[in-house]
Amino acid sequence: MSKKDLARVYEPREIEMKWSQRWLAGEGFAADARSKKPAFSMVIPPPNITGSLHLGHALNNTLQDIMARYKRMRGYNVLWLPGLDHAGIATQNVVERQLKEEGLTRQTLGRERFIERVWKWKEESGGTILGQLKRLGASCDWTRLKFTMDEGLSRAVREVFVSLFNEGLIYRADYIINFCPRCHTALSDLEVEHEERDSFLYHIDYPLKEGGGITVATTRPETMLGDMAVAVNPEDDRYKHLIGSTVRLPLVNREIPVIADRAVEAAFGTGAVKITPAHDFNDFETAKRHGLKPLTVMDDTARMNENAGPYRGLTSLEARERVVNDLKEAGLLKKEERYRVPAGLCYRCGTVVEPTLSKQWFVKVAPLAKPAMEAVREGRIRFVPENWERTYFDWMLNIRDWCISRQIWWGHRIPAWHCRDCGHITVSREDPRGCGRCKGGNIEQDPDVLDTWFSSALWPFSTLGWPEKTPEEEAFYPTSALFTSFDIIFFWVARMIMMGLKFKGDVPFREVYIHALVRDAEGQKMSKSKGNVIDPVVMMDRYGTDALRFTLAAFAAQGRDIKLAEERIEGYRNFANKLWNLARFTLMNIAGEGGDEKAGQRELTDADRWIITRLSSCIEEVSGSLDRYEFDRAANAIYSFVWHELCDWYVELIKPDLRGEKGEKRKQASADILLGVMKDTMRLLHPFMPFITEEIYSYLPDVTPGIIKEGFPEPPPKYPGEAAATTVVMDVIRAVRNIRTEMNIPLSTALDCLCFSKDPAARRALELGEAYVKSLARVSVLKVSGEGERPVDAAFAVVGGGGGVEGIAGIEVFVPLKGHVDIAGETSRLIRGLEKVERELAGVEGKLGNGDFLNNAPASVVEKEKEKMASLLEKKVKIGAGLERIRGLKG
RNA sequence: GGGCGGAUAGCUCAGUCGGUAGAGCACAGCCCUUACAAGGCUGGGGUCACAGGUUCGAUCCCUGUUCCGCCUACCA
Repeated sequence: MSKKDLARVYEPREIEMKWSQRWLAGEGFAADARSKKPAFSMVIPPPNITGSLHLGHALNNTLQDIMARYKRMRGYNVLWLPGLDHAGIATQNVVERQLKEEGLTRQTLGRERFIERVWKWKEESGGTILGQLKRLGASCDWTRLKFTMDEGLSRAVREVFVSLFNEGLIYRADYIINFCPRCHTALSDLEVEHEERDSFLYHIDYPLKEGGGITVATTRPETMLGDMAVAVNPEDDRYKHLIGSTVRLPLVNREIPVIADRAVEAAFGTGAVKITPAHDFNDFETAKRHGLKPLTVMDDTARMNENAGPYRGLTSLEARERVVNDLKEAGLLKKEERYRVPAGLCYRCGTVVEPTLSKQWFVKVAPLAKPAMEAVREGRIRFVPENWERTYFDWMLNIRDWCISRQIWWGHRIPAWHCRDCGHITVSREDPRGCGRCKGGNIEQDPDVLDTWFSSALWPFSTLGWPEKTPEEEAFYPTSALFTSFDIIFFWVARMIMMGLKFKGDVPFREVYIHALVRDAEGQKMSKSKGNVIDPVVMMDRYGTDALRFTLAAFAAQGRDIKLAEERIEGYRNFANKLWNLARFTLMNIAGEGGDEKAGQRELTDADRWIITRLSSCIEEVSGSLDRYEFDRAANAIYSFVWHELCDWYVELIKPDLRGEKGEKRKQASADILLGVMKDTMRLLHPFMPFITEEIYSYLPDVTPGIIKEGFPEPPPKYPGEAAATTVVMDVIRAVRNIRTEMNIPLSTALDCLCFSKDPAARRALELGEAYVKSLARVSVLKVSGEGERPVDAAFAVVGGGGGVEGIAGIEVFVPLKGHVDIAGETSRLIRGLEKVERELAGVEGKLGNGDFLNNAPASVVEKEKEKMASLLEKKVKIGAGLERIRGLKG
């Protein structure tokens, strides 16, 4: 027996824990910055320290891991660098929530103690996702784990900020920004999600000082308190005469002008728009065009401020209610029209954001965007699939300045100091002792921190040690590939490209693979509130990590979202089980009875040559697909090879050989081939299913331990002729099986089988494959002839030829039934077959009868059609003869 | 409004030089054949959304239409 036996049942849990521990204890995943091997490097999209593994992470990291393991096996010096993101707003929210439970706030704690508290939380429970990634099998170089708030990475942030500031690419300005009243901070445009909601379009009469009035339409009546003008289109005949007149703003009795602006659509609403520069993005722009001063009516807690007069202290919703009521009472509310309004929501907490005028820090993006677009246009960065380039260009072309200051405490504090005496702002790499201008010591650091994405943008080089010069940077920058999903192309990918080009003078990665978003079986986004979340950790518990990984890979078709249902994972768990049993079978049959593996002495059968040929194609397909990021194709190629070729056919074919029916030598040879195929298959599959393949591999004899260190299999030479011969045997087996089923003949009844073929190659194939036919079709006597008397009392089929195997003519297969032929059943079976042949024949004849086809189609296509017609005709004649015989039997 | 993607078997999807379609799951029948019932064997199932065009020939290329997603945008 084999050196060890595998457990009877496939139990992923234990196996996974075992290998996970061994891998992490070993050095297998560590990259070597001084290696002479070609480098392949990736930086992980750093998950939040607050996060836990969801399917998006699972997919993202499974694909990266497949690539990392594949490249390692192909001989690359692989760096897959892991890390975490400090997630400013999200993390601050978590800790603030904790404080609240203790009856504390960050303000009562003070900035310093609050930050200490966040660090403490980070050490204790931040980054649970790292353990989950390890469980997923992620073969990161864990010795190089980085965090965006690490000292080195923070230095990179500071270096970049100061450089950009000195170049004038970072500036501070009063500008309208999105403010989240719950998170109490400014957000960038990208951090706002848009959603339509049911609301009203309010039509409000604004009285004119000169008498009469003008009706404006608005979705946000409460902001009228900050109106600085009413705008109409200059071409609008209804209002032309009012341009330049004065409106007396209701409720607050402020006088504002009527102005003309082309941006106003005469056709919408009443054609008159109220202009609230401090609380609406468009109005802000309009006001700038007309030199109007903004008036803020909300404070930084999003409550109405002193400028809102009697409404002071109200939230915007409360204010809206009161304003609408008051307008009604004053008889100024003309109409409330049902209307879908776009709402901006904070991407972190979903609260409706308030556009507010405020003083913030910005990055001037246009000068950075230009080279970033060129890099993609010139192909120095390639998007896969490439249609995402268009999305990237669209955004980069219309890019707006990036608001980078956040009014929170957790993050990289802005390295700018305000002088209380002279007002000068000192921006410095080192903490300054005094004001850069008046040299006074009365300075205070800006209280804001930077957008988390600001540090993420530096990730591909800050993690490699920049701004220090390091061997890592030398060896691994630019990184080879970045794996991410499309929803963060703007947030992250674009910004990394800009920063990489700016500060490293080279692209941050050569290829960007954009993978799918995982949705539920109905195509809905998974979300906790919908309750349709599939938890990858639960799936790993239930079906094993390998099954989850394989499922994700098999569904990762480019350009399409993944709709995932639990049954899929179960299906691939079954595949893992199939593999397990294949391994058990292999081990049972590669008896250690002095099996010599001298390849030269092995005599290969057609079946051996067939499986080797199929394996070879499979290896080519898998490596080719992986090189093109076609994970689904690669996974499916292995699946169908293992299940439908190796298990369904090869293992069944060689069972008689393994039983020793053809002698000891053949038995050994078959076992050797099977073992060889198994070894290659495990290595081929390893990137996808690392645990089970590592386990099985460790049981195979004569392997160096650690499949991880093995190379990726090379495709062996193919044997097309012998492979074709084997498919002839398979066709005959299938034909007999079909007859057996349709004639309702139990397996226990042995059958005879007679095959006629004019083709010597076909006859030879069947003679060599006699044992296979006998074994798999349960045939006791197989006779193969070129010509002769066709049996009358038999079921009949024609196989081969036709669209089947090239160069091998049709084979007539007879199963004598000794008076038990079900004449009706057999007749209808043959007629069905005949009809099918005739249908195909009609198509082919149509083509060949068409002069245009013969003249215009390429010769090879015409030739192919002619061959097809010949074999179909042959088949038709043979089936026709079979029908005649049956009819004769009847009479 | 602009952009991108999708529409192929009951479901989920392949189909990368144009030559009348494949897989998995589900379904039906038979089978505990000593690797595996998380299995085996056999089978049924399709106007490739619709309408035009190019072509000898279109699921594939072009145009338009319908429906469905997503991204993006200053009709308040």
